[in-house]
Amino acid sequence: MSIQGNRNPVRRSLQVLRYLMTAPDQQIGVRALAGTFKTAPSTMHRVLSALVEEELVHHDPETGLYSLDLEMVRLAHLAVERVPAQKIAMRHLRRLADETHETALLGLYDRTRQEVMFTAAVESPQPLRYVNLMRTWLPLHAGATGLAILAFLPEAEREAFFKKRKLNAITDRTIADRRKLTQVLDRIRRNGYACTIGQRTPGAVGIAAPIFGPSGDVIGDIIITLPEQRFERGGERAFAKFVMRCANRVTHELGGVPPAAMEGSDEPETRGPRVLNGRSRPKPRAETISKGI
Amino acid sequence: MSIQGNRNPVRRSLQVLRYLMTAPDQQIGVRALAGTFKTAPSTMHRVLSALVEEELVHHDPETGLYSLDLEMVRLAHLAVERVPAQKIAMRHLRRLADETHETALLGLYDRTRQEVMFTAAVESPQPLRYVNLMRTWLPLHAGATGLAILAFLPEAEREAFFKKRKLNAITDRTIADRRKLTQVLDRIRRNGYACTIGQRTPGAVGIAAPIFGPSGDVIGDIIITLPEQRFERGGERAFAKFVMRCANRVTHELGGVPPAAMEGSDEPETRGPRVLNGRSRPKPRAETISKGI
DNA sequence: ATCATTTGTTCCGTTTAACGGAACAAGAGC
DNA sequence: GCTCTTGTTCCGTTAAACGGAACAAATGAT
Repeated sequence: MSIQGNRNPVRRSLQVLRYLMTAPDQQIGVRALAGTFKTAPSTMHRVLSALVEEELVHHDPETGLYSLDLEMVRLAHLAVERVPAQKIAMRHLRRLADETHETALLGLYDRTRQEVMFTAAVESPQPLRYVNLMRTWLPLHAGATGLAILAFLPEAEREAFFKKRKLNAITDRTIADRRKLTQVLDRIRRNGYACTIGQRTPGAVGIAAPIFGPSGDVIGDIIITLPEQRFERGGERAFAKFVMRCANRVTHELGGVPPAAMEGSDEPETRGPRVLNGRSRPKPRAETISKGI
Repeated sequence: MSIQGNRNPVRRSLQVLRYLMTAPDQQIGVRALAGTFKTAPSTMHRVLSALVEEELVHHDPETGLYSLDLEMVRLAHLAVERVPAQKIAMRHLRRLADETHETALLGLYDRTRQEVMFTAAVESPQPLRYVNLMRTWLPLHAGATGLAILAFLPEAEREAFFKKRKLNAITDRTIADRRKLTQVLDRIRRNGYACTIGQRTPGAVGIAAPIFGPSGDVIGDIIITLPEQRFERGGERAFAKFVMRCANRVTHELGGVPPAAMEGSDEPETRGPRVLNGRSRPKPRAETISKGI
């Protein structure tokens, strides 16, 4: 990794931890790890000892091998439950899947990475369905999930995206031309949702609507996906209406504020907690945050 | 934390990461963190920078605050899915809950910690039910979950447990006397399951049977819990039979080997994959490990 | 509007932990 | 028996971690 003299103890310890969370092998030896990280066994041994003392890594005294500790798994669960949108969305996703009979997903946007990830899903009850790539970073420019976010990004941020990323054609239906893409994004903004066919996965239709955080920025979106065979052009608006309603509900419950253009485009629930004054919104809960998780 | 001169950069960085995964606040500032860890702000700033560079922590450029990164959540999910018993057990738990109409749980044992934790649950369909403490370390000496493990631990390990831990009475029905407890454990070993009432949670009945790893050691157990009102003495054996069958199935599918005394105590499934020779077992899969996770 | 206090951040001389090579004990395979 | 492997310990050298002070920017109170 470095010719010489480039140490960085804490970063490497974190890299080792990450490795143990993702590596194909459940358990691994000191020398093997030292090999992959290009350090002396003695060094790796010290790093592992620190991880063991912090109870993040388990050391089998018999075989001498190292693996992730159950405690780390416990912490991992806590981390997952920390995402406010996640917990809230789950219930609404169930309902959406119920209404549409198609797979409903939550996509979360990472502003630093400029990518999206599916973090929750309720699968379609129908036998033929796509199983989506959960917890994998996906690009913004291909597929409804990404486009619904890209369209509602602040001007400057979208500009930054176009400057940094190039529009790889993932399938033959991916929009790789910026001018064309800009037009599509305009339409998405007007409609309030994105609908794409086979831009990322051949044969897969996606319909997505954005959800907003308390700061007014897009933080992710709600998506349904279905096989192209089951999709008829006429059905788009009906599906989209369900998806948007679901996304709006999540936004509201999150204490999020949608952009002015979308205000009142959908009336709130008649059942359940009702806002007395049409203009007032539930105030953001203290523990709800705008960025990061 | 230390009077002077006690540094440990890598361990502290791990502690900070752990803190960010568990702390009540979703986002936090440099000086606040420096305060809780008793370091200079400049030091904490350096630590956080390392965590940010590793993409485990998110830094909001506007507010300057730090929080867990979505990437960490992604890794966390991967870590959770790494536990082999977890994935396997889920399906069997669903079936057990279906058969008994009670809440079914998976408990995983940590040998180093000498404690047990619920990591998966399928809830009873009935309205009155206990919601169990998921992902919390629980003691071995109180309640069916712990006892079913304690009973099947190797002699030496159980001895070590008694030496280190003292038997706190959690409820008035907790067995705090070692002689009494030893007798109870003997009976559990003979029966193949543990059945307790209110030893850890007042009014809660637990019925648990151990599951074994490829090395032949207990790695956890399968449990059902139900309210005392719904429990009639006569039903114990019937429930226990279901629980043991579920636990045995998980053990087998894990490539685990039960102790000799339990061999053939329960015939394998008639439907589904069938072992041709009664004595042969499916050989452990390569990725299945014995300890650690 | 102005001052005072807060925030996160940078810099730097001193301190100390990280580094890797070599030597170690223990176990597996032949 | 030997040999190759494993994880581990030791130690002199070296570079990273440390905290205090000074910083700019944002916030809150006056």
